Amino acid sequence: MATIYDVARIAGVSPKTVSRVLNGDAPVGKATREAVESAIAQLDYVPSNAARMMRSQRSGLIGLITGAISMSPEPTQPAGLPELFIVQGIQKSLANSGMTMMIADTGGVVEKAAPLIDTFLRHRVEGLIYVAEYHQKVALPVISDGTPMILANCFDDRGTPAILPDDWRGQHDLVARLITAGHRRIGYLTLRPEIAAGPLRLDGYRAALLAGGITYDAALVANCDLEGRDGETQLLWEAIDRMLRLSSPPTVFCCGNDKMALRVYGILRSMGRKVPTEVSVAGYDNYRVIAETLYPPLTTVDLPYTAMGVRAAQRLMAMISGETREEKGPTLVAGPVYWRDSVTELRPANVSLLKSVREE
Amino acid sequence: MATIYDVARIAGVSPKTVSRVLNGDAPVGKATREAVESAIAQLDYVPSNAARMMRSQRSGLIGLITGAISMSPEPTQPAGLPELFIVQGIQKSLANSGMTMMIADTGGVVEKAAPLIDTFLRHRVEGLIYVAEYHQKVALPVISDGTPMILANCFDDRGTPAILPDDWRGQHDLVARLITAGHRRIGYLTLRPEIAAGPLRLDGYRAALLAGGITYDAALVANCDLEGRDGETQLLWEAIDRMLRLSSPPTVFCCGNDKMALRVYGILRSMGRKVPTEVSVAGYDNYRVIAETLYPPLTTVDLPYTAMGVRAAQRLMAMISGETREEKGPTLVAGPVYWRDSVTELRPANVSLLKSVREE
DNA sequence: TTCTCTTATGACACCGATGACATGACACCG
DNA sequence: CGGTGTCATGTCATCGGTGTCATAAGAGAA
Repeated sequence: MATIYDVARIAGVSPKTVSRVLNGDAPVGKATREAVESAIAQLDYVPSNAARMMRSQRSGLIGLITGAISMSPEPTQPAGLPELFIVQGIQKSLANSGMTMMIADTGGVVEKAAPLIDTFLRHRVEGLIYVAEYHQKVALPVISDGTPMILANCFDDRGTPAILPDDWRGQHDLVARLITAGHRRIGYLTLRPEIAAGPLRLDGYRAALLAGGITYDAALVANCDLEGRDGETQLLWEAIDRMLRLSSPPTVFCCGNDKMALRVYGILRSMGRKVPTEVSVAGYDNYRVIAETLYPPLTTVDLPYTAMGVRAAQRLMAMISGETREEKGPTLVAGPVYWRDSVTELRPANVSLLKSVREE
Repeated sequence: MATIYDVARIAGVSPKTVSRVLNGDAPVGKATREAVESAIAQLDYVPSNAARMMRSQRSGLIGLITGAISMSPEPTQPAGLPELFIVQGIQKSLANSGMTMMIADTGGVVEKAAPLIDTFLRHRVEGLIYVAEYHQKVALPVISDGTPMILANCFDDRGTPAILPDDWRGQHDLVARLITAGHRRIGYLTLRPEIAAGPLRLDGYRAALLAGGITYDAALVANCDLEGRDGETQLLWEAIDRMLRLSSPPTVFCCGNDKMALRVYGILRSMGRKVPTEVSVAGYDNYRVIAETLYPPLTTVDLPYTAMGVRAAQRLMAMISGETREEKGPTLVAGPVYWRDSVTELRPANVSLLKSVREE
């Protein structure tokens, strides 16, 4: 592999001048520049980042740690895709800043994070981002040196800067929108309460009911989330069946996520109930493969993963450049409600204005 | 950040001795080793890869280029997930060899590949892998220096080593299995013929029919793949309706992919046809969110992405270590048929042995 | 006892860039 | 015409490790 010395020799100039042509950090004569450029082309010269980095003490690298790539064997929440979108957002935002991203994967095993962080530190990354599979609490090893770190889709109790989905607001907005559409009896098939999003969304649901002047009814809420284990369909069936037999049954089912909504479609069809004419269904996640492919397309709440990735990268870059006006606490990112045909408008209204879009 | 000189000073030895402790490439006295290790711990010393790399001329880096992370706006094939699995396989296989993976993303724009490759070359990656979103032909810029490159899920006409899914065999095995289950009239809702997998799978379908002594009937084959555009559901509806009205209608529908199968479930249910008792359905891709969540779970063919990633990494490592017995041509990787409840066994038989599992 | 041979360690140059500083050639100014 | 800037370029040291070679100290062999 050619070096800057080879180029300098061919072009008949000093290595430093070649460096100047490469970096454009000092004026270079036109003839000299052309000679250097032709020598570079002739030799297929590519500068060595390692050498540059040694001198300049800047790596231009960002380390990204995720479990996305090899997700745990058990089909967790929305199946690995989310992290991908977060990574996409990070990438998009980083590309402009000239940073290169190194990705490492924990294979779902949190313990693997430590050696991976070490590898990154060896490469002298200028910042680290940890991306989690779903909204959760994590405990990562402390970075002894001062390398900045951001948590995306997760948080810890050390106050590490975190970017989180605004689950409360998302569920709130969806339910508020359902109420606007005339629904008063809103069934809610929740996520299990152990995961961070569960209670937050339930609170959002209750807050929206309250704001809409609707009394919370525990009979309309059921947890049918078995963490991917078998029997979920049966549990859902029973809950739906029970609710539909109420004297005042729900006109719409909110599901903990789109995957659950997919199951609910099948159950309702098997029960002979037409969606959405007889009963409406809404999901959460805007998991497009499901939400857009289902017939009718599914009303759901977007999990703004890409936007979260963008925010994560921005906040990290701010930390790297040493901005002092560093915001404290987690950054909450809300996603818009995607209103599709799976929910009936019970009351005609000019509601198009309500379609909030908060994504960037 | 502490350097090897700091460690040497604290430990009262020469930098070279510290290096020896770090790399274990020469005997070091017990007392000396302990002194060095304690100094390292005391200083939180992390060696610099850049410096090591300059001397040793080995980066320990593998560059991975993909469009997975920011997939094209149009919802292409199975929506970005596949590449993730390939990357997972690569990662798994690379982790053992001490290589670190750098990932860059083309954002779906092939033209961006050139600058990304350049970035990797600056980092002196020891090998490159290009991962495509779905089985396709690509044309990448030539790597002028000798850095080895592997194509995963794609191929070019320059004979670059490629790892590809064995679409022919996958469809063949599925159809053969259907025939074993007693199905003789097998409808096939194909992918569009422009994508590489289309014709390959159709050939596999025909070959399996031939082998099973069944005459190919064009009336049972329809292309309803509109590349994600609207109207696909309607097209599917019409094709299914037409086939079911035949004097000898299909007993099973093979779908181009699992997403299409999801639509077909909805259509059949809306037509009042029960799956699988009245008509069976099979997919392709083993897109687990769909295949395992649908009720009944979907019989489908696994696209062995993880295995492909493993193979890609292995083949690349072989090239890097300069193995001469380099195989020529693409490596085809076949995936197993996942037999689930969406297909009825028309003829009871001991077929469990046929459940081929080729994944590693 | 003297001569290898191994073990344990250090001295020093070097990998390929770039930062700091110096230098020579002009141009422009009063 | 000397002084002062700006432009264009070169010299040299340096970043943090490691390869090469040298050296010293003991162990075992002749």
